[in-house]
Amino acid sequence: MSQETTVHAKLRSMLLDGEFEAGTRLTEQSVCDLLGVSRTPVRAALLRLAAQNLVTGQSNRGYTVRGITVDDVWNANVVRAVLEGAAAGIVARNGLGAAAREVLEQSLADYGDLARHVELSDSFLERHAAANRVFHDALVSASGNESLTRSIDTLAYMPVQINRIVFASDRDFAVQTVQSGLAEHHGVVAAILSGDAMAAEILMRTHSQKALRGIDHVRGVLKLGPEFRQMPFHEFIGGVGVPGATG
Amino acid sequence: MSQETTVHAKLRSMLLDGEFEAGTRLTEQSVCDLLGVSRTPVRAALLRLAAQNLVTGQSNRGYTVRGITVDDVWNANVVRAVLEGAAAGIVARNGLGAAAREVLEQSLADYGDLARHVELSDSFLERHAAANRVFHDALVSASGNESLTRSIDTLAYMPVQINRIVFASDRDFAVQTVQSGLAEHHGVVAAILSGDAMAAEILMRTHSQKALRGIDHVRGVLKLGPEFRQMPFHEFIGGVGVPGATG
DNA sequence: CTTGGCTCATTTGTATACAATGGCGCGATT
DNA sequence: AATCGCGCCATTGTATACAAATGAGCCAAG
Repeated sequence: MSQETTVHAKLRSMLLDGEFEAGTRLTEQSVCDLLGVSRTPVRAALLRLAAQNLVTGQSNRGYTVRGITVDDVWNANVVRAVLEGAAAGIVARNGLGAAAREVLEQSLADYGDLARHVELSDSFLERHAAANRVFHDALVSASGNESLTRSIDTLAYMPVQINRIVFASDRDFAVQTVQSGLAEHHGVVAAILSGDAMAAEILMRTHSQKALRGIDHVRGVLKLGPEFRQMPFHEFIGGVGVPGATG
Repeated sequence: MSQETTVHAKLRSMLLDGEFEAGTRLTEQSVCDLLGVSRTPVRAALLRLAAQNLVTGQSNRGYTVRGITVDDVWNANVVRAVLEGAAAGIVARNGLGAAAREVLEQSLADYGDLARHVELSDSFLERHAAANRVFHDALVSASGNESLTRSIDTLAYMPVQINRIVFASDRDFAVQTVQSGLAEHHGVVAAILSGDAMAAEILMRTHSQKALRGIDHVRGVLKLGPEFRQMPFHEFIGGVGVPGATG
């Protein structure tokens, strides 16, 4: 792994974990000292982080950390839902290739197996996230629209695996979420196969928006008022005590 | 202007103008020789270009130029239309702030003035593009969703000002496009003010997709078959002889 | 003749020295 | 006392030397 990759990954997780106060200035040199590398890879990493909007860079005056609020994550997920919905619509319109269909059906099968035995073990959560990701990725890439694919990938810097948090906070909610998730996946595929683009888009958008409902559910568990949207995301996550949940 | 900015801008326009064959390898050193700067700014510029998908970079093996096809531009505009539609829907749902409303109405007025006296002069095309951009930008930023704003901005590296080409190729089409464009802008604003999110989204998406219709119109003018989608974009543009139309 | 590995050239990855830029504080002047 | 301007300092921007990695070509062995 190159130094630049290491620096980027490390800074990213530190930023998402809230290890820097929002507004803290990050000079290139300070990052060098912190991580023990030279300025060149640090510079490249900061450029990428700025492109992902995790830090803001002003010309000649370095970078400042941009705190991630719940609202930021919410907004990113709104956009993701819109884009994934559009992907489903495109696929329904253009038809589903044999290879993509294979992948989707396999992921439906895997997801179905999971839905029959919901647990809250780490291994289950891992497999669930994987199966879910396979479905979403397959759908998006089946659209054959590279701008779409890249736009969604760019959003992925934001923590989107809300499910782990939701699951850990409420078992009943978890069971219900997995099972309705399965049903929704099936519904999207059915709409695509029948060539109903509008249904596919709406169903997929609604499904993707579940992450938002998950956030709102956590808000309920934590008994927070509407001001929770302005909270630093890492505090919000910390409230339900799920280590590593920001991945 | 910093060297990095210069290098980026220069390479970008060269890439869009098709001055490099698709697949050409771009080593850092070759770009240095070409533009007479050292590797550091070149490196940064190539990173940005890779993020924008104008070149593809494989680890340790440099970059190769990725030809921009009509399809690429088409796909980028599909995504843009989806996102702008979503923005309109969000604004309709959340309401329009006084400041944003001001900007939108001013842009409607400006656009209305233009629509009454369509010409094909450079100055007119410039003012038309500006008024149009003001409307679209104001709408997107009124959504208050920064992920959305940034996603759209990221797409903007793709040539989206198809209008200039369309206009130059067919005066009647130009007049009709400007006037229906004005009507569509009004329709979107009306839907937003009445709080009809679905109408706002559909109207705005449909409106944004006009760029696609513009591309298709040019295809007709050039009497190209369906294979035109795989054409290098700069050749396609070159066909109607509009210098500087890729901006 | 084919295939395996080894060497070497090419090219990126990293470190560091130096230049330029912009902000901030201090002092002088009104 | 307030303001304007100047100079210093912090920090990024740039150049370049050196290290590391990857792929190609060659040679030898089977």
